[in-house]
Amino acid sequence: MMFFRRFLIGSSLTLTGFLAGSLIERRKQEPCQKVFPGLFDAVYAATPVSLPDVQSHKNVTSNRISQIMRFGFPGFDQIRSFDDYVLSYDRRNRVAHWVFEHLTPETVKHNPEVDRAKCDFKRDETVHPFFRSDNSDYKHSGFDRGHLAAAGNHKANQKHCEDTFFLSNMAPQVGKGFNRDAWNKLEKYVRKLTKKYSNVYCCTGPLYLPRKEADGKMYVKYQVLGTNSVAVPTHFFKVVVCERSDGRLEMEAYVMPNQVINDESPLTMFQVPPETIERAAGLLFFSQINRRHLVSINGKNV
DNA sequence: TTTGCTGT
Repeated sequence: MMFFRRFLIGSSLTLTGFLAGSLIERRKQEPCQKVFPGLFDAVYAATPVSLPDVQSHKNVTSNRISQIMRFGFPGFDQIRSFDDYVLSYDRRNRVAHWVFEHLTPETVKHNPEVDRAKCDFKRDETVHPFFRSDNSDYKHSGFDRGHLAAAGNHKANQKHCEDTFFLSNMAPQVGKGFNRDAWNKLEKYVRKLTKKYSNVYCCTGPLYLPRKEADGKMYVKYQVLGTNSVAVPTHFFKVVVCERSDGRLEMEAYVMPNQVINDESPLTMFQVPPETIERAAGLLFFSQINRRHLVSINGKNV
């Protein structure tokens, strides 16, 4: 494997190297492909298997996954499931397409035995070396390793918290003024929704939005970090669905630019129609929702 | 409080 890594880094990518890499990847993916499109089977195959009792863990996990994904998958590229969240990985950009969480008063409840400081940012060994990011990519980059599934949403259980520290759940985020401020405020707001609603479903991900350049044409331009060329998203989105006690659903959708944001800006300033995000990201959110149950979008009745 | 960084 080291040979291929050096091959990639040290010289230009030739057809031979590409084919060799493809074969390795195909071999690794085969068990998953065989059972596809059995959705939960595919999720099983992506589950890390270094666990003492794999079979019972599978059952517990798959029950939880079906809860989290109750209203449908936004897309099906490179699905990976963890004990308390689900992720779709973008191998080209080395950042997830989306992560999905199900928050309840119980799952966000503070457990004094859970210590975030004991968690380390770690590379996701389940991602092929060609396509995974590493801590070195972020070091001295000027960007934070920003959680997509927030650690603060998984404070009830130490392993759940640690699962959010895989680099597959990270994206390069502007630190001061964004990740540690406006974006953090949005994450706290979503957590707080569990005080009012018994079920909160949250989908989070990056966007790479076009922008008009000096020549008047539209271009998608974004920085990449380190030897693995980890993409720096131009924006991040969050789409949230809250279930009321009467079973009715309320949806909110936000897009924030990955830049310093004025601390005075209210969160409502970043609300957008969810279909705007769907078109920009190539995803469909909450497609399994019965639209008759959806009563409001961004606070406006529908 | 929660979000992270750098350097030893």
